[in-house]
Amino acid sequence: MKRPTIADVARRAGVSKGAVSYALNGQPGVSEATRQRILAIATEIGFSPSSAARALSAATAEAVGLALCRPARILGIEPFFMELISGVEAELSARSYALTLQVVADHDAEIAVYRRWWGERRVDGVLVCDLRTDDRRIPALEQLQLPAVVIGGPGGTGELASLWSDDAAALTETVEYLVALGHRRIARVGGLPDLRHTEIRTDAFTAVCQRLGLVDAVTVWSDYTGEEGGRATRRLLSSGQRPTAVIYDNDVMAIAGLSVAQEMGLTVPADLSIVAWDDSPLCRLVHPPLTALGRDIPAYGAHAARQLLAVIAGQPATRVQDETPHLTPRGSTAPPRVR
Amino acid sequence: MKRPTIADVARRAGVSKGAVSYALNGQPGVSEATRQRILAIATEIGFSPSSAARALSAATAEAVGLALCRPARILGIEPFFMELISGVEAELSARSYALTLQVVADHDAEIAVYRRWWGERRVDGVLVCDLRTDDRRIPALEQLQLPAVVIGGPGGTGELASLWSDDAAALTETVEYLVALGHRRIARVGGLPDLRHTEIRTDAFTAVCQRLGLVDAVTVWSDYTGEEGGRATRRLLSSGQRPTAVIYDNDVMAIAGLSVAQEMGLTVPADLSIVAWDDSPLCRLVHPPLTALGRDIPAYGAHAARQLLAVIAGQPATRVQDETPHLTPRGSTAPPRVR
DNA sequence: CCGATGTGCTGAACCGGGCAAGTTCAGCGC
DNA sequence: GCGCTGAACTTGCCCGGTTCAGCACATCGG
Repeated sequence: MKRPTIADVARRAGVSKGAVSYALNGQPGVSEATRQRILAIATEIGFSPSSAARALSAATAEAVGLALCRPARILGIEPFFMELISGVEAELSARSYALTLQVVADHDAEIAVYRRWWGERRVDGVLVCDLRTDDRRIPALEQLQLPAVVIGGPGGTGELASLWSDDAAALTETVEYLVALGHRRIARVGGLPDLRHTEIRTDAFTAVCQRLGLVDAVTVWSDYTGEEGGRATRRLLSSGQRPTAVIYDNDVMAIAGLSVAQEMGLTVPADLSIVAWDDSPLCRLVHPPLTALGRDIPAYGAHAARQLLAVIAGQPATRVQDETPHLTPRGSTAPPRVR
Repeated sequence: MKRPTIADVARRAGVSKGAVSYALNGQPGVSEATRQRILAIATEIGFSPSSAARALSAATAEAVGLALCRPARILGIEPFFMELISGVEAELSARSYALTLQVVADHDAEIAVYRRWWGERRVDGVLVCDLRTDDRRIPALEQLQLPAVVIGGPGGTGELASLWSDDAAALTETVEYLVALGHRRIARVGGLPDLRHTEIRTDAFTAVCQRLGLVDAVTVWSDYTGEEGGRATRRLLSSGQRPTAVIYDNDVMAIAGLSVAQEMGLTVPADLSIVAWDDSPLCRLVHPPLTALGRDIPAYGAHAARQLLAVIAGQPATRVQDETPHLTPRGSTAPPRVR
C-alpha cells in the first residue's frame, strides 16, 4: 500500500504543499475554510507526516532512548523495570515521542550505543538507569552533550539532570520501626555493591545502627537474584548470634529469604522479621505477606520522562528528589519472640 | 556539538559526497586507496550517518515496533515480557535495528498506534502479542499491509506470519504425568479466557481429561494476577470434592495458590500438587519449589524477531511452531496422600 | 591509430516535510 | 485611480543520505 505524502494531500486539495504544511501545523497563512478542507482530506486518505522527513528537517528524532544493562534473567524477574518503562511510556506517548529500547551487556556497550544513537540522530535524549559509583557513563554523556536524565543519586551525576528517591530516609525509618518493635540484631541483604543506591542505603544503615547502638548490625551483599538472596539468608541464620530481623534490597531476595527461614524451621515473624524493598504484588502473594518499602514506580518513570523532555527542550538540568519510599507493615514483621 | 555530515567527510577527503557514500557502504565505484582514506577520515571526525536521512531516501525505518496491551501492574509482575523483549532485542541490535516500544490501553489504541507508526514510517514492521480469539488487530494489520509477526496461535492469525509453542501438547503431557502419579481430580486455573492460548489450553485440557476419564476435571478462569489466582484456589479447595492437583496458567497465580493452600492447612505436595506454567526463577524461590512448564523465552523472542526481519525483507509469511514447553518436576508434585 | 571496454569519480535528482521569501490580489484611504 | 497593506497563498531551497547518468581518462585488441 502506497502511503500518502503531503504532496498527495496538496494535489487533492488543489493547493501547494506549503499550504498543507501550514494548515496541518496550525500556523497562519491559510484561511480557516481551506484549513478545514485540508484537514478533512488528510484524515480521509489517512495521511500522517513521515517522521524521517520531519526529523531530517527539524534535526530532532522525536524519540528517547533507554539502554538496559542487566542480563535477561534479572530484568525479567524484577518488576521495577517494566513498571518504570510503562510510566516513562505514558508520558512520552502523550507527546507522541517514541521510546527506543536496547539491552546491552556492559557499560562499554552502553556508551557505544549512546554514541551511535546520538551520531545517527536516532534519539533526542536518554534515560540512564542503575547508577554506579564512579560511573563511566556520566563523563561520556557529558562529552557527547547528549541530553540525559540519570535515574539515581543524589550525587555522582556530574552536570546531568537526575532524579532519585530518598532511600536513606526510608531505610532509617525502617530500622527505627524494627527497633521500636524490640529488635536489636538487624541484618541487611544488600544488592550489587557498586550500585550507587546500594552504597547510599549501606551508609544510611551503618549510620542509623550506630546512632541506635545496634552493634550487631551487618550488611551482606548479593546480586538481586533469589539464589544469592537465599544463600545470604542461610549464612546469616546459621551464625551464632543470628539476627531477629532482616531487610532485603529487593522483593525477590526477600521471598527467597522467607523460604529459607521456613526451610530452617523458623517461624516468620515470631522468630524472624522480614522487610522487602520494592513493594510489588509478589510481596502480597506469599505467606505471611511481606512488610515492604514501596513507592509509585510508574510515576517515578513519568517524572523522569518529563524531566528529560524539559532538558531536550533546552531548559537547564534539574536535580529532583522524588517521593520517599514508604513502609507498608504486613504480616512478616512483629516483635521478636523472647527466648 | 555540531555533528558531522557526509558533506564534511567529503570536503575533508576532497571528493564528492557520492564517493563517500559508496566508500562507507562497501559498494564498488571507488578505488581501494580512496575508500581507506575516506573510512579513516570518517572515523577520525566521528561520523555516523543520520538515520533520518537514510530512512527518508531508503523508505525504511530500521526499527520494529512492539505494542504492549496490558496494565503496568501485570506487565511488571510477569517475567515473560521482559524476557521476550530481551530476546527480540538481541536479534535486532545485531543487525542494528532499533526496537520501539509502546504501552497501550486496549486494542483500539493499539490499532491506532500501528496506523500511526506505519503512516509516519517510524517502523518497518511489528510484533503482535497476546493474540485473542477473533482478534480485531489481525484484519487491521492485513489492511495496512504492515509487516507483522503474531506471537501466538496456531490459527486465527489470518495471512500474517506467526510463531507459537505447542501448548496443547505440553498441557496433555502434564495431565498424563499427574494421572501417572495417581491423581484423578485435577483442576486448572486458566488465564484470561479470551486469549487464544488460553482457549487452546482449555480445549486440550478438556480433551485429555475426557480421554483419561477424569470426570471431575474443571477449569476456572482468572486474570493472571496473584489476587485472582488465590481467590480461584480458595474456591476450588473449599468445594466438596476438592482437587488433588491444580495446574496454573502462570507462575504468579501458582505461587498465590501455594500460599492459599498453606493458609488452609494443606501440605504441598501431599494434600495438593501444584504445576505452574512459565518457569521463572520465582518457581524456585518458594517452598516447596514449584514443578513448572518452562521454555526458553528469550530464544522465542529472538526467533520472532528473525521471522519479522524476513517478512520485512520481502520473504513470504511463515507459520512456525517453536519449542514445546517442557515439564520440570520439582517439590510441588507428588502422588496424592491416600485418605 | 582508432574504437571498445572499464574504472573512478562528479553532479544532480530524489526521498518528504518545514519554512523563508516571493507573488497575487482584495480592500482601503486619500 | 494610485499607492499601500495584509491575507492567502506559491515557490524554492534546505535537511543528509542514496543512486543513477554521465564524463574523463586509462587500457586493450585489432
